[in-house]
Amino acid sequence: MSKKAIVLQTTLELITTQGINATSLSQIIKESGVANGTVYHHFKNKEEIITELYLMLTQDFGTVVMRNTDQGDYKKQFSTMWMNLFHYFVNNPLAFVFSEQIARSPEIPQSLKDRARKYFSEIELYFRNGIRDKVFKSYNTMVMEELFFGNVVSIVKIHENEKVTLQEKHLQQAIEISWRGFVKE
Amino acid sequence: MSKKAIVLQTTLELITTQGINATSLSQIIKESGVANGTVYHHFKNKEEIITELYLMLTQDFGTVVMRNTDQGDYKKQFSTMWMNLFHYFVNNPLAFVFSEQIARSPEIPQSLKDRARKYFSEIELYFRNGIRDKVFKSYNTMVMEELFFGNVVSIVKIHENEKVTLQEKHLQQAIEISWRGFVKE
Amino acid sequence: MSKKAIVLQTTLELITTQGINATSLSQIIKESGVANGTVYHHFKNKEEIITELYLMLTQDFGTVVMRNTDQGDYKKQFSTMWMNLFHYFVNNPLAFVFSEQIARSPEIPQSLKDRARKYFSEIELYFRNGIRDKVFKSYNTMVMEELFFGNVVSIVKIHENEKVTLQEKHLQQAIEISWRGFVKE
Amino acid sequence: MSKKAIVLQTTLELITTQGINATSLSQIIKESGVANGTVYHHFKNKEEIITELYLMLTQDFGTVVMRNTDQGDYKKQFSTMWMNLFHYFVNNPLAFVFSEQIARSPEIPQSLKDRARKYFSEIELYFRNGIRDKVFKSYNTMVMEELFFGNVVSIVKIHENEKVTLQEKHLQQAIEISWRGFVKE
DNA sequence: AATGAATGAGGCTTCATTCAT
DNA sequence: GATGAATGAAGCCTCATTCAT
Repeated sequence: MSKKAIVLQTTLELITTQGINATSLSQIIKESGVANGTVYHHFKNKEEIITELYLMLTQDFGTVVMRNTDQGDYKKQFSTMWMNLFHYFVNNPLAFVFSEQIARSPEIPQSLKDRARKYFSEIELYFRNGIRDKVFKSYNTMVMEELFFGNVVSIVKIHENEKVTLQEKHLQQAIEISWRGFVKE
Repeated sequence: MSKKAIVLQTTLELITTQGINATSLSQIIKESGVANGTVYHHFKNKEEIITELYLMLTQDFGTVVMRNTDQGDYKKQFSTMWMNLFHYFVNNPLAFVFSEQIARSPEIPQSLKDRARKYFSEIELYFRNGIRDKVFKSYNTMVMEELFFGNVVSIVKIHENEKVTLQEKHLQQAIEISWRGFVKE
Repeated sequence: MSKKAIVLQTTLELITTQGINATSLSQIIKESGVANGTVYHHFKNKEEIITELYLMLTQDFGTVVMRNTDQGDYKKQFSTMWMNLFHYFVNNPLAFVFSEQIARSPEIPQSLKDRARKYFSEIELYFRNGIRDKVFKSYNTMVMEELFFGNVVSIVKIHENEKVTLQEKHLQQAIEISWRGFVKE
Repeated sequence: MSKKAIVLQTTLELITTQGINATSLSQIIKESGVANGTVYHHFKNKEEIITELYLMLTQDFGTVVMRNTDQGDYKKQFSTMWMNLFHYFVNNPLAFVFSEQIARSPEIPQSLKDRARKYFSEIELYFRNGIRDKVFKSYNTMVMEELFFGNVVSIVKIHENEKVTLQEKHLQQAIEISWRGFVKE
């Protein structure tokens, strides 16, 4: 694992725990066991660490969601996408917290969020095609993505916080509800 | 205007513009034209400025909402409360931003939010009585307050952002929709 | 002696010994026995210390040179000015080094030098009047000032470096030579 | 052009623009597009870059000045030397600035200046012979060199700054004046 | 009530240099 | 010959806070 990767990972851990502002560079340096200058060899400044982390994770999301979605009808694909994201979040708690708390906070400037849109192009295409093929209502695609993410997030939260264990059928129900929100008819 | 009031006002302006974290004491001091020590004469530390500001504004909300609500039936009172809050927000943009962005953020600790509950006692009483008198559904009163605030906030946002000017009848509609959400049957 | 004065004095000592660039803030802090923040309470940044020092000393020069010059003819005044500066430099070795090494270096930006011109207004007036009254050749006054300063500086250097002690008559000779450079005929 | 030469050239450009102190190694590295380690492969440390640059340029001066001076009498040789240096400076503005601003500054230690004396041995010999042959007054040869350089520098400055274009006859005049300063009688 | 001098910990960043490849 | 990762000391500056007046 390269020093750069270590810094990114450490930063992810720290800011998901304490927030961006509460996380100082010296803390990142101390925690990652890397030298002062090493951080600045890889990143222009503190902000660039956050930026890179954000883009990295956002790209992850985009890629993960569309894995194995090249077959089946819209419904089947939707289900796959949903489960992809769900499992990703369940298996990567830090990415989940980051997506929930950091990615939406005002610390991430809008310009950066815009730059990251490209990683959602495939997802966007899926929804746009669905609208074109009269499968989905003609919502704004960005809104659809947000709703889709939001649904998964809600279930992940239940999965994490509730004492009751989620069963497979609960997930199927959640997917069903989510799907119904988009389809025509 | 006392020095203390100046500090509070300046702080309000700064944190609604930049957020709590981005606002330093030195900035408050510089902006308010008050001496260093004067701030510490009136406030124990930086946190106490925020605390006092929060309590002040929260008390404002509570008082404002219940103004002139001692007459009429529940519906009439509801309408008055709604309009009270609406006009307060429209006339105090900083209070609006504060209520929206700061008051809900994690920078305000839960303990402080709890302390501020007392200022909502009258509002809470209104809803509790309504439930007792079978006018309202028996929701949790905190939830009811949140919904009530949320409704007003939504309309204020429309008022602020939309190019279309809100007409009196639109407000009446909004109040009607809000009211329907609470009442039995 | 105020902390601010201590910082200025220490800075003067350090930069005349080592140059501006070789003098770090931490050194100034350590040497002056003042706290980090104290420096920044009095000065906006490192540059402002230099600026203030430069203006302070430059004002000194201007004032010192013109002391007791309100009587006598041009020649008598010239002699007084010359001796004033000579004694000032002899009694304030740091000011002398500063004037020689620092004040002319490119570390002092032209803009600052321009700002300091005002402190030489009396000296300039002396020369301008002399020209008007046909006592002096009509040189550029800035050039005249430079020459005047340069002459004194040369003698101070001899005074400092030579093994031979300067006698009163040597000074009178120097003044005489200096004076001849300016006068008509 | 070798990497080493690129580093030297870049350094020359940077320090003539900003001064030695203001020029950091990182800047040289960034600007020259050469790797970090490559610089240290060719130079022991930052100082050595300056040293090498200084010696290189100084050697240039020495060589250039004496080009085509093996024929003619002292006067003819003097004229050739003068024009050699003049054209070199005119065609190598960076070398000119370096010679003027850097080479004389205290950043170049005396020890280095002494080491570079050897490159002036031919020039020195010219003047020493001239003294021996009773052509020149018996000044100190180093002083003579300084004066010679200074004269050329002055004219180059006029050439660069003045709006009036220098004509051949002006150069001849300058050489004449310069020459007269040295010769006996 | 009000002031502003004084503090020192801690923040981010730049720097010259070393080392393994 | 060339590269770039890695280092840590040192630089400048901001911050919240305390204290004497």
